[in-house]
Amino acid sequence: MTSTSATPARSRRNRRAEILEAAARLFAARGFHGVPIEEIGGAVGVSGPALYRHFSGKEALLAEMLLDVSSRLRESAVAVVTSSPGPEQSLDALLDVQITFATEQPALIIVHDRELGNVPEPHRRQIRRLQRLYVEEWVTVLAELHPTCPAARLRAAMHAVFGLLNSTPHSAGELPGGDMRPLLRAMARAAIDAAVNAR
Amino acid sequence: MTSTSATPARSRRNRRAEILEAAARLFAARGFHGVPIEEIGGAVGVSGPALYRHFSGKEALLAEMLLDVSSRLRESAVAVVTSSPGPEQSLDALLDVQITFATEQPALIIVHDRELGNVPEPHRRQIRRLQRLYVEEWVTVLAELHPTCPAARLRAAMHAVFGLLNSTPHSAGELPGGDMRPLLRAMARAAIDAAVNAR
DNA sequence: CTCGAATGTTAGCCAGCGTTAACGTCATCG
DNA sequence: CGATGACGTTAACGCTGGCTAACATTCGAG
Repeated sequence: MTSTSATPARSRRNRRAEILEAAARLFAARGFHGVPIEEIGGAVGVSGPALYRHFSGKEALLAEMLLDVSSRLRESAVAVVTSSPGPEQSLDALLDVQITFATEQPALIIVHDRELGNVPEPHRRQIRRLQRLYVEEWVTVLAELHPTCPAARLRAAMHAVFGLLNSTPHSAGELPGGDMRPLLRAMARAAIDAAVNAR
Repeated sequence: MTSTSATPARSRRNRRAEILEAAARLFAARGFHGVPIEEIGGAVGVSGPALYRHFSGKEALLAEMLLDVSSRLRESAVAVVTSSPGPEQSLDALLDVQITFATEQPALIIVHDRELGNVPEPHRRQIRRLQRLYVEEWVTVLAELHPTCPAARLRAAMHAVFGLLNSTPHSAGELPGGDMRPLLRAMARAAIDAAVNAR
């Protein structure tokens, strides 16, 4: 606002984003503690402590990564639910959101549900909260569709469904890309229906 | 054989097994690299390098743990399939094996599909082989039930189902213990059926 | 042109941790 | 009753790795 400068700095591309991306891939493959900071730098062409120009430390990098993922997921969920005419369409759209994310950002998904324990306490609570809100988005929709089903059961079922959908990274390359999405969608739908139609 | 001694050594209980159990719990919670060897010892009442009386190193400990899990899983699968009258009963029994394991040994399940990358090469191949054989046990049964379904699709579907079943540890305590098993079973069955009855 | 912010680099400090060494203690067995 | 071997302990070594410090370089703004 104060200055009329066009593009402030931005050396080559967005270094920050580049780093986060590379770190996600590495953390997914070998775990937070298994990846030296030197290697994260190396993956984006800079070496070692250059990261400290962008993040205050390794844990801060992880925190920002998880915060970004969980808030993006939640935002998508909220957006999609509020713009759907009814719960049935909401559920379809939520499935789409999760499947798209899981198939297109496998590394982020892996890190997202493995490395929360390594985030220092200030941010950990916040990330957990966003994750909880995301789950509740699903639970609310399901509760509308099946009012007699206890919420605890819906929550448990949803965790299982997330496990199913997030398994994609592990079975990478098993199936041609285009076939994976409909398969996951069909399996998830069936699993949900089975869960709510308790015997 | 050569000596008639009754019980050779065994100080208090089986230390080895005790260590493996504690290590599994710790690795599941904070990852292989996140757990100092000192802490593993501490969890069983001994401190630090005492582990080297039982294992040749930290990685060897992990290797033995994963080897044990994957061979036990495979053995159970083979036993259960060969003793079933037909594929339908085999599938039921396989579900039972996996659900029992996932709900009763959550720590082992977590470590089993996260930490393979930290096992040094001699054993890694062997563990991968056992895991593959375990999956093939399922695929074979499913192929008998649905001969027209391509094997690649069955494999992909099974990975998703494992993701569903192995999600139990994450949703621990959501539901009273007795309700979890039938829920998982119903969801897994439905997901499998949906996968093989492709549109 | 010059100043300063952004962004890197290399060298080095220090803690954590896997591993080894050297040593103690029992129980078992010949 | 010694000798042996299973099982622990503490001390120390050495490497790895996160983080800081001190020092370039580039570039837009005044």
